[in-house]
Amino acid sequence: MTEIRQPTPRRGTNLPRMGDFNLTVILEAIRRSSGGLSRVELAQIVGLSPQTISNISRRLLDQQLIVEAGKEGSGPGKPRTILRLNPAGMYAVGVHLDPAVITFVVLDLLGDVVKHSRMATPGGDPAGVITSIAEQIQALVEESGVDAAKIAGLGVAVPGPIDLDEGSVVEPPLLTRWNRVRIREALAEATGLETLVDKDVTSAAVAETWAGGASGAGSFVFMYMGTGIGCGIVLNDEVVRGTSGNAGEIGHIVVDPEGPLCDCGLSGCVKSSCIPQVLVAEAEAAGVLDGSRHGADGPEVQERFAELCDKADAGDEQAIAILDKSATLVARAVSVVTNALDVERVVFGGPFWGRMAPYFLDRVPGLLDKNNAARMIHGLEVVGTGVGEDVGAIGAACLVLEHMLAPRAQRLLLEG
Amino acid sequence: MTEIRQPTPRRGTNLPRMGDFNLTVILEAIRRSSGGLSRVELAQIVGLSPQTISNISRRLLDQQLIVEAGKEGSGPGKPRTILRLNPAGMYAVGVHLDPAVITFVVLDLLGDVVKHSRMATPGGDPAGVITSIAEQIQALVEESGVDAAKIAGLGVAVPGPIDLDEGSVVEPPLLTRWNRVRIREALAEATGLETLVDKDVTSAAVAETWAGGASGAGSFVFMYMGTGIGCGIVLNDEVVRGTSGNAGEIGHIVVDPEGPLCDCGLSGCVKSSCIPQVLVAEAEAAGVLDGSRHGADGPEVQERFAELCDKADAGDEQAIAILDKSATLVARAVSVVTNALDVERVVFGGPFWGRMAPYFLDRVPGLLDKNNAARMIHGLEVVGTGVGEDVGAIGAACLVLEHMLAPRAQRLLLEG
DNA sequence: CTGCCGGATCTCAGTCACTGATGCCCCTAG
DNA sequence: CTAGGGGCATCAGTGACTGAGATCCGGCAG
Repeated sequence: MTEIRQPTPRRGTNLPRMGDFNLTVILEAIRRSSGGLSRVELAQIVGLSPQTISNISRRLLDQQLIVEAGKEGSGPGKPRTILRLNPAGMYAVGVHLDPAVITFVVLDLLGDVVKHSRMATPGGDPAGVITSIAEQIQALVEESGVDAAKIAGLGVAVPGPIDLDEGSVVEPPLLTRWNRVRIREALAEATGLETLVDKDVTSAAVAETWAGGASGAGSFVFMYMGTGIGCGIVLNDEVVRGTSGNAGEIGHIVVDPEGPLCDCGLSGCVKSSCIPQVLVAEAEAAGVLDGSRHGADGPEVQERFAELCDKADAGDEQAIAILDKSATLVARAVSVVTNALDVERVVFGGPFWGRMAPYFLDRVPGLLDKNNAARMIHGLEVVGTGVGEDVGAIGAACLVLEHMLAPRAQRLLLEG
Repeated sequence: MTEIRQPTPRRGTNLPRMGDFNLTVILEAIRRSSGGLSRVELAQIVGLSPQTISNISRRLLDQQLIVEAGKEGSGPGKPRTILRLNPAGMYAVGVHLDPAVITFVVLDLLGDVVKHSRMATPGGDPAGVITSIAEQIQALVEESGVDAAKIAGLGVAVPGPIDLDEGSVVEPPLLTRWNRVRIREALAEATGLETLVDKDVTSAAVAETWAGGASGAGSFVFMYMGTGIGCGIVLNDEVVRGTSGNAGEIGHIVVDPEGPLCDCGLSGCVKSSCIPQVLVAEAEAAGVLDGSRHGADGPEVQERFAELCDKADAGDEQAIAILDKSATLVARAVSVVTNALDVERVVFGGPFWGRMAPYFLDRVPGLLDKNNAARMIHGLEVVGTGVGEDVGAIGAACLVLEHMLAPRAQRLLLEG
């Protein structure tokens, strides 16, 4: 029920805040190291004195967030004690409420999936669906066998415009019955867990920072390839949510001046020319896919898109052309964002990413580099996420971990 | 000579950092209040105890950054002592190196211009120009009569791609001889002042946060209408510089699918369809302006653009149509940025802004609202900057003030 | 004119996180 | 087996924030 958003008159900080912040800094350093870190190494990395590191390590050990994992001795002297994250130190539950499917995960402190499940999104009354979700969470937690007391909270990733104050979605195109339903409150009550709601693309970006390894550090844009295309933005290791939590809307960037007319009045927006549904329709129009079976609901599109990719993989030139073109168009949209924000990396992911990856990774890097306004100063890395298809739900769970354990500047400031 | 950029492995914080940070927080609160603040009010706003406020106030008074300015007694009890910024407590020098003109300002702590001057940008050797700039700064400071010891530093705003490490511009389209000239080092040595270099659009955004009053708070995009169009980005009171300081490049956002072909290969980019030079050319083509006098250098374009606006002001329908259309196109570009970042405000400014303001303010707000993805959650304020035409140079000076006195999260972290 | 009262600010310890110096512990090398 | 070196803990010490109480200042009633 805690608020994600940031208050504007900037507030001061004090001693306890500082201590908590340093704790998260150290935890983050350990988390981002591949094989654990010794106290001396930590002192060097975070710039605090060895004594402080020792004290904070003790607190972390007491809280069971880290464990001492063996020693590493090279040369003379006492070998270093390696500190590692304790996977079982904390868990979080994530739910991705997508128009087509609801995904559930239980994540451990490392960001690894302990247990996951899915269900088709019921079309019925939201209140009923919320009850089902709560039951499903209950069941999942029990099956996973994790200590319920160690579950820090529940994260919920939802599409489209959200209202952070209400913890609700606002007029989502494909979840019309959910308009302004107070999901956060309802699920907090139904599950008894502290609950956070955020956009799916933002959640995906948070997943990358938490569970994505090296590609989740620094400043990057996460391109979420789902039913729609959106992006999550991370600058200097902190996710950008925007004033109301709605950052990342890029559906109306024009990428194809000769493209189809969009409902916004312009031609060739991302939304009208590169989302999977449009690609499938193009393929049908071109005769690559059988056009007789229609149906624009989520799973249907995913299935047909997979068919399109199968054909392309098998060498069908028209299919390849469609995917190549979409890569070109998406690259243009990405360029707009990367040039505006000057990030160092673009991470692709989302449910449709897996199949399109080879086509995109072949073309996008070159196109981005060509359009990179800071080309002479630094390159632009392009990678696919290591988090996988469930990045929405995993990100939802990571919202909780991020909120509790990430060294956000916000954590230092006194609250209102 | 200090580095603006942020190191990536996040570092811890300690006691002295905390004290300095709180000092800047209090200074910022006083700065943002209209008529000064008492100690009790400060305690409420920043969340620190009255005692801490007292201690920090004393430090600020010792440093002469603030002054006690009268008392405010209403009702019984000891009247509150009002604390106000001391304009003479600190000064900064700003230089805007534009392809057409170099602008100089001396700013006081309030962000008010103490003295300013200009010169046409000499075409010669950069080394010689740097000497002239240093002389000009010297002269300006002497004429202004401010205490040289109170000058905190020199800010330099430059166009186009920059290299923050070098403190140089990289292949700027209109300052070709300045490619990779180490401006920061050269000017620091020539003037003896601590020097910061940043992009002009970023500087303009910083000017807005420092000298722009209420419209410089929170999250906003500063649209800089100059020879080119770029934007400065401020999120939660902190300016976004990007990985290499090159954030804000929006020249290749497609805003007019039927527009002219751009060198990037697409049609109707911002750069090819709404910059003043293009509008002037359009006006010439349409016969609104006399097309015989050509010349694409800076002052020439500004003059011809002023003519175009004169005609529009006088009721020339073709001229009005050209300006209206450009407002529509720019609004589309702004929408792309505001939707991606979910800011609460758009601030327009820059050398060309004054003349176009009425046409833009008439159309842009409506268009932005229509395209606002978060329309149902919050509105989008559109304002013209209060900083004026010299926003580039003023922003350059504000870079120094911001670097020394703004409560940036970065200030808390230990350095490498 | 004087005393009372309320509110703002200051004084004085007290607490707590980080730091520096010192010493113990553990391992490798000779 | 011993010397030596590096890792880590212990013990004061510093300094920023906090809480309680004292002090100061002006208005108001008598």
